[in-house]
Amino acid sequence: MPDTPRALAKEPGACRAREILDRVGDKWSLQVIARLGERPYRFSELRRGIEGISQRMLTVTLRGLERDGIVSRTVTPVTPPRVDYALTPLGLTLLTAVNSLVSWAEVHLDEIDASRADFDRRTAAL
Amino acid sequence: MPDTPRALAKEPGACRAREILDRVGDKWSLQVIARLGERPYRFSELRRGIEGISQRMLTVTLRGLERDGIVSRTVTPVTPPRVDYALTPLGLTLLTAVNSLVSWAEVHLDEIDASRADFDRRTAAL
DNA sequence: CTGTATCCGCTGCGATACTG
DNA sequence: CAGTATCGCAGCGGATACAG
Repeated sequence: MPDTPRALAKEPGACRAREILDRVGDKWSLQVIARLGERPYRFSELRRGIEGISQRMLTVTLRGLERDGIVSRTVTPVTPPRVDYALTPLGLTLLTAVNSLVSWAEVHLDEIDASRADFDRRTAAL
Repeated sequence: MPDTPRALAKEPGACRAREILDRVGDKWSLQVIARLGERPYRFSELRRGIEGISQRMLTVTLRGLERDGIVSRTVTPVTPPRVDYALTPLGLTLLTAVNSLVSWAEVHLDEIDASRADFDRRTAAL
């Protein structure tokens, strides 16, 4: 295995919400989920469709999502080998939840950019 | 400033959704937002309320959220100094979006745990 | 009380090379 | 085509010490 998928520090009572964000909040998971929300993809298709992702990180990301039952992995033993990835039913429900966050981002991006510019201007004046 | 808040690599057409996840997906932002969703808090109250956060990271996290216009910072110049943090209206709308993700996590945590256990058992059998 | 400055270890992740 | 193995570094974030 290239890397350990994730080191989850099982905090007792602490907010379990972190775990889901660890899953969805890393660098690539969201984009992978979004892609697979459209339709199933093969490995290379996915790689080409996601700008800038390395082979390694696509593998690691897919493994993590597969482990959590969010994507399914279907191997067709032909030559050359063919592997298809798709969202599971669980993955679909996650897609919905994630989309509300994405929508939020799209709606408020200008507002955030403005706020940042403001803040930076104010703190630059020291 | 202890650290630069975040290095945002302004990718041209690429998914802007990453930016919001960079904001909300880091180690502490979510918990801070959740807390402030209940009521305004003072710095030390927040620190005590969030298990395991260091002073440094609370400061860094709050600065980032303030910069994005998600939390407000109100200084009362008394001795000892008093600083109150609260969600802005923008922050409140984010809280709503984030909550749908948190709900999802709560609902599906068992399912995910089971899937992980399954996966780990299968891959352990090599 | 509310920060800020510095040091530093750990891990995410890209680059590269190799296998079935 | 679809991975896996290894190396290397940048940056997140913890510990600690200081300051207004």
